[in-house]
Amino acid sequence: MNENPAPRRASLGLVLRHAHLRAAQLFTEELRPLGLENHHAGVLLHIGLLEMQTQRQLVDSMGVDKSAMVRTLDALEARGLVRREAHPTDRRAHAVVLTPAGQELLAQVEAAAERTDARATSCFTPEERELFHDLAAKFVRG
Amino acid sequence: MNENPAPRRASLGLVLRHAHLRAAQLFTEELRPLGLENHHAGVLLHIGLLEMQTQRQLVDSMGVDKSAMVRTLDALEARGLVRREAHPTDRRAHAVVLTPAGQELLAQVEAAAERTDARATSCFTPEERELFHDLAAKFVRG
DNA sequence: TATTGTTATACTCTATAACTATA
DNA sequence: TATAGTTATAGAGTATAACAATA
Repeated sequence: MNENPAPRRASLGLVLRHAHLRAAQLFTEELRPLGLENHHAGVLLHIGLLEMQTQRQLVDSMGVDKSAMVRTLDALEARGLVRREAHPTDRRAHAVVLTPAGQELLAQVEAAAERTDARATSCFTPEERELFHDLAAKFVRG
Repeated sequence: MNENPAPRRASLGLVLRHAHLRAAQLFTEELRPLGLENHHAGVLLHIGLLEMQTQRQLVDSMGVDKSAMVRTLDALEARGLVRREAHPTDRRAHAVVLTPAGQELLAQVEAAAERTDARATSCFTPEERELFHDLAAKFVRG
């Protein structure tokens, strides 16, 4: 009375965990020459997505804890990659912006991310690659 | 001379991070009534994928550290959900198997995972859902 | 009264290495 | 000599709450 004789397929959540894990491992390799950790590079990438944003916006868009963001930005600021500036309208808030050195490094991080994506999707046809990226983005938006 | 005036699209790696994050959050909600953490539920799901496996196989298939696996299995064993049995041919290895209580709870975890997948993919058509799952699985295999 | 960012704290996770018992 | 599992330990990350300044 085995009603499920076929090998069970891993749930989508499990598959997505492995997918992210694999991408993160490849990214770590690409990042090694830059002397950056995944987490710091991720924050730089997120800062690069918007011209200017507060720590709060960064915390929301990355889904990390705000106290963790404080420490990460402390580290990036100590390396001269980002600056916390006065927010034009809200004196509580900090505007997080890239320094010239940060912009330069960000360009390298973006190149590393592109190389990572290319390596990670080398099993795909160009059409599959686009489709997967599109569907993943739609999935994230919910 | 702006050669990239369109809003930059997040790299696939970043998107996959968010995709996994979102699925994990929904899974946490579904798991709450079961009194299980994501991590422990994930190990149960992985144990459920194969009839019998060693700790080493579990470590490899999950991509976690072996010392972390020791602690997780200690916790699951203390709750009476799994047992470490003698391996039939290798006396160094432990065969990790589910207890009856573990099998019962696994069934509930699998149901929770299915509900999670359904909620997470509610923005998709059935065709997109299948396609995304298939492409993600192919991506993982590399 | 709520929000932004900071600090403090305890807890968990990770990474590393050493150790044992087997192979 | 290499592998499976365990233990120990230090470092990083996470979650929580409390706090000051500002809205």
